[in-house]
Amino acid sequence: MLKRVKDSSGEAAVATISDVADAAGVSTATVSRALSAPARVRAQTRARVLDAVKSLGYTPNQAARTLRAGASRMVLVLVPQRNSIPFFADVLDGVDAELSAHGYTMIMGSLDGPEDKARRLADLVFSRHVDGVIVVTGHVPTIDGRSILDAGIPAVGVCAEIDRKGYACVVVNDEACARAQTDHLIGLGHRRLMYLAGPDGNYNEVRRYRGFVKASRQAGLAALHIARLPGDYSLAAGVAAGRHFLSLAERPTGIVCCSDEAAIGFIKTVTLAGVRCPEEVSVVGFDGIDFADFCEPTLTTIRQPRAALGACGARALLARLAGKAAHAPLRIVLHGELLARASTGPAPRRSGAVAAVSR
Amino acid sequence: MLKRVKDSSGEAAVATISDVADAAGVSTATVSRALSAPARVRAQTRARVLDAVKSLGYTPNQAARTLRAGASRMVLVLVPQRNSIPFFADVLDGVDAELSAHGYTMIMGSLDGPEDKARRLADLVFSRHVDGVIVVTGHVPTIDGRSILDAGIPAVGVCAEIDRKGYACVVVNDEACARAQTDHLIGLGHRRLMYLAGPDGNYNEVRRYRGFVKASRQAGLAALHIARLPGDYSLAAGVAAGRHFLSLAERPTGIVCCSDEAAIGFIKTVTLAGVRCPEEVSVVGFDGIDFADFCEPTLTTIRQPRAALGACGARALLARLAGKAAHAPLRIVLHGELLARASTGPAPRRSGAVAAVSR
DNA sequence: GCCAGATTTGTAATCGATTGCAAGAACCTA
DNA sequence: TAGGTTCTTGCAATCGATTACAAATCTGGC
Repeated sequence: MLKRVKDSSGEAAVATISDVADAAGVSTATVSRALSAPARVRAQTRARVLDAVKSLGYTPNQAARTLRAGASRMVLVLVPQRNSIPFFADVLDGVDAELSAHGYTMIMGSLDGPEDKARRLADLVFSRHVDGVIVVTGHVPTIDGRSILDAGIPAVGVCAEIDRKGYACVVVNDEACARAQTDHLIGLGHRRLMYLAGPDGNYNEVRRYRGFVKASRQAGLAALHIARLPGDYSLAAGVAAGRHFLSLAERPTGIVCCSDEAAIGFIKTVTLAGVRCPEEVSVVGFDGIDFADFCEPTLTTIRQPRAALGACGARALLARLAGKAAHAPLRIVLHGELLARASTGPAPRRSGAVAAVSR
Repeated sequence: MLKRVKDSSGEAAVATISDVADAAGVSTATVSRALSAPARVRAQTRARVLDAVKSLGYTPNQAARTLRAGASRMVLVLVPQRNSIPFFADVLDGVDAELSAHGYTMIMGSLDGPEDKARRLADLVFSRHVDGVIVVTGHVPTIDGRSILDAGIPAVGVCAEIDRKGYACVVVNDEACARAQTDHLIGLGHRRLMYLAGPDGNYNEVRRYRGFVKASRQAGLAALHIARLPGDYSLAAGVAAGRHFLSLAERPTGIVCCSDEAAIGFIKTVTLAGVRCPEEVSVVGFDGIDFADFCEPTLTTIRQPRAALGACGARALLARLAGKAAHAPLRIVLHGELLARASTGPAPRRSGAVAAVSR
């Protein structure tokens, strides 16, 4: 049980360094040194101080410490959308583990709410409440015409580059991964492809679509046989894409998705309508979330090193916080990996005619 | 672009209230009042101050403010496990939305890492870095013999009660929900049931198992036909349970699960081995996560009001932070809802004999 | 026994914002 | 015009911890 000093009003008050100093019969300076530079205090004095600390349950006030030291050992992590997206959650786990291991605490904020919320997150930066920022999205919020990058504290991009020069980032080889998705389908004989996109202009979306288009062109597929459907990485986007697919007279046989959720939503929607996967349509996801191995059929996808993305980003930021920015690389590229599972298979025969035409 | 005051060393420094006061030709007191109590400052003066604030890009230093005010407007949310569990992520979204709407910032911490990490989270409380705590688990961490509840700041339990008297909580009617799961299966004619449990002693687990047992007894099922398998809410636990199921000579026909992940892992494992769901085995999940509607077959489950749990918990804490604890109820019970979907169906004929015996 | 140097401790300034108190200005009433 | 309000503003203390500087004490060597 925590003992407390009673203040004049009789209410329970929290012990301060002065209380400890009084209890140990020393000055506050000695208490401070006994805790942060034990070698500079006589062993006997130190013992008295530590006794007092223990019996009063003293913990240094963080605000006072931050004010004096000019550093809070807190890091803000900005994510574009709700926490509940499994992909980001895994990235955050990576960030958190790395920051924790170095004595930092992570504050997470999503930018999807009202502007008021984004403003408060930005204020965490401007008010020096955090020492650094990790941006899990290319877009850095601008509030009242000021970008949080203007606050002049270290920032690192994860999953996407920060849209301003000079900031470090940790990304995956999006374009190559999308090529791998596409080539996988083409290798299975698919000639009529559809690309289920992420949000327009999104950093990863742009690169993945580029990879998809390049791979398609390289295989000699005519533009006619490459469709692109808008989306936003969500299950709902997959469902909408599935509905659209069902309404088509000539259906594509291979679907390249920008996320696992979209792929799963798509597959569920079309199989409910009687389309068999992978016999009639093959689907490749992107991310490699846990559920991708538990849906039906199990999802062929790109496994992103989710926790590693977060951990590397955290390390890059920690290097900058320690003033070692010069030695750290500005851009780290991690690699995704194709996991071939049950949602992809040989192209159905009937589309052979079309393939012949497109040659 | 943010203008900055240059300090003597030539480095960029952040504008302080004194810089603003100098620029506007007033005292720091007037600046402070112009920002927090506009009515107490002459309009003309206020305009000069606001101009200076804008051109210097001034934001009040959070540490100084916290130190002076004795409150940080930050709340710590403790979750038992990794962020990536969808159920908790949704609860956190609810908490975050509500706190944000009232000017508070959420710090999230999971207790699954090394003890060092839990210690730092506890220090956030003891060092007065946060004004309140939301505990999304019954178990409050004790570090060096001190519980964070000893710090004397408001705390609220979400999803489970706090294991000490006098703290508010927001929970669901676990026992009744488990009865609903069980009764649903019994109503479909199932007589041989298996319960896939959560962690031993877990607040929700204990209540759900109680509900399962009561419903089973009430239906006259002999203890012989009620099995309980250990688990921990995870996909992996579901897989393990599935393997065990497959090894049984006499298999149960109805499975009551403590989480959707466990249910999904179970179904995937047994269907891969050729057991048909729901024809041969019916499975009920718990939680109602998004993926429960996208697995195959879609999962019959209990929908927990996830975001509402978080939001109510946040509101309860806010009431306490505002000193209105007296008017707020100590215990709020929200209700789960059975969603009957495709993973449950009539008990297979073959088990009829067993049912007859158990009457 | 005395001095140089090392060790230990205390004094007081400091970080930046808020606020009680009081002074000065402006305005009103008789 | 005197006396009383009300409004506006500044001075200076305060929150709690850290740290530069100085003072006090101790150590060892001659």
